[in-house]
Amino acid sequence: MSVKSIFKTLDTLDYFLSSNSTKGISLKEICDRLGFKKSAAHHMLSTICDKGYLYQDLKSKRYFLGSKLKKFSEVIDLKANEFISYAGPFLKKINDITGEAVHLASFEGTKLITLSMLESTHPVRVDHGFLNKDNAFHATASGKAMLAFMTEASKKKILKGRLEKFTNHTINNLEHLSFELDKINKNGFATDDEEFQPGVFCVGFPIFDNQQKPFASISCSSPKFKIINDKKYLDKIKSSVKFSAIEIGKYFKKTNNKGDKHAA
Amino acid sequence: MSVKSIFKTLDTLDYFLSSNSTKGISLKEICDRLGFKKSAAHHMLSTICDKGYLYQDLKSKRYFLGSKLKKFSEVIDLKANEFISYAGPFLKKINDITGEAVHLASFEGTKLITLSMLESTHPVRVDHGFLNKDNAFHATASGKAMLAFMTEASKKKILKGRLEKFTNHTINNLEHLSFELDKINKNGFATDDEEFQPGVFCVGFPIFDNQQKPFASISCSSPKFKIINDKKYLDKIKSSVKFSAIEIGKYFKKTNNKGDKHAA
DNA sequence: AATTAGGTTTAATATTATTAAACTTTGATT
DNA sequence: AATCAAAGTTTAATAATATTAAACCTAATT
Repeated sequence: MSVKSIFKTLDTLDYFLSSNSTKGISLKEICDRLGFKKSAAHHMLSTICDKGYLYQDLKSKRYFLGSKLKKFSEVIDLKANEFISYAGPFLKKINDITGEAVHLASFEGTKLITLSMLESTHPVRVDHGFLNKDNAFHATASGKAMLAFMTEASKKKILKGRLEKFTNHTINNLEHLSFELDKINKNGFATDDEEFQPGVFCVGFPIFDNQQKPFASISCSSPKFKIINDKKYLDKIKSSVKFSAIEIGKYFKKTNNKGDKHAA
Repeated sequence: MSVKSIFKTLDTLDYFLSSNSTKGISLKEICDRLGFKKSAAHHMLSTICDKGYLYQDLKSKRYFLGSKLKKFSEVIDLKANEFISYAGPFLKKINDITGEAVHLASFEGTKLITLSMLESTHPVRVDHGFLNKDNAFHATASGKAMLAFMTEASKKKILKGRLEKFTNHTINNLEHLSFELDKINKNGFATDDEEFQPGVFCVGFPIFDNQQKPFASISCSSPKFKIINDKKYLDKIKSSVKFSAIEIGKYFKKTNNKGDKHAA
């Protein structure tokens, strides 16, 4: 059960995050966009301002993100940044070889998160757009590549909700998914055959930490028709993603960094 | 009137901000420190996790700051960063000349905020410690230096709450404060004679934007006894702070930057 | 000066968050 | 391996809160 007023509050902050207005956001706009009553929204916003997460300009009465929010970035683990930097050249390598979009993913709790991405360099390219795919563990190569190597307990927690059907290829049946994950575990990599977006085929490899737990994954997305028309194209993608996944995994050995925070 | 569950939520995020634990925070610790009941806190934390502002490690069950919070720093105005960088050398100059602690302040809504600071280089030094002095507009040289040049409407809004008495020198009487602000407006600078911290004397000058509105202020804090013992010391401080305030003010002219967001 | 649009405050009400207790899981200790 | 203790989770009843709608401001516009 979730706390409604907290949801509204964080939805509001999300809205500020997505808006790129430099002149603040009015009460009315927040109400219109998020479906709030102005009185309730006003109470909410006053409270958020009290805590310094937003502030209201004295004259225009418009709301702005408070500088306090800037401080979080200073505190949030630099380890992840290091890891992302380390992975960068290896993502680039896949991008250079295939020209396709490349994603570096990880997870926080039960959520799949995108750490970084490179866009396709082809004229016909795959557009993901959204970097935070909630509940898409079961429908993406990145997600499945990690899932397949997790403990049963972790898998269960992550998959406990309803498995959303993104396309009619999406595996939204636990039994079927379980079978698929076993296959991935055996093969060492995952595919996403139009399971998340129609016409998009992805290949994903897990990246293991120093305890052999899946810490992250990389995936390469390409238009399905290319895979169909050119059988060797898939092999080229697979081998380049595999190579990079192994190389990135060495991060944990080399620098003695641990994937501490993650339990998988 | 403020919304209690929002307060608790943001207090919780504040706690994560102040904690420098790299191994997360347990439900119990949050309850103990913030005085929550574990069941209520659990509901709250689940909701925050749903929104990705925190996450709970699958195995340890400890809570961590979510990477979403890192994104705010990318969005929050770079203008302020530019301004802070521009001001840096001029703060340094005061610090070099006086050896005392120097603060660059501004405001968001009715809140006084500290943009940057330099510590005293003297063996006997003034320790501020807290960078976010809520409701301290009336008790600090930085705050008063800006207040004194604001419109009546702005002053009223900022001072509408109770004027907290930090020391027995704090001016917590509106009439008296009003008189003080008039004096500051006439003289062009503010002082804080042990009004915020016992034994600490500060000098503050306003920094005006391109519309001649107070956008920020700089202050220099020194032990009161030094000011008493050496009459020329205060003059030295005053002239160096004044010089820097004027120089920093040129930021708005030079780069055609506007203090847009602020209404004062 | 009147109008409108947006923002603010209020007090009554409906809904929600909280509580305490039961339950589960995990890890430590024997 | 079994027991115990400690931490986390869930529940359903209740107390407390957030929401509502309406009235009230305030500032900008005609």
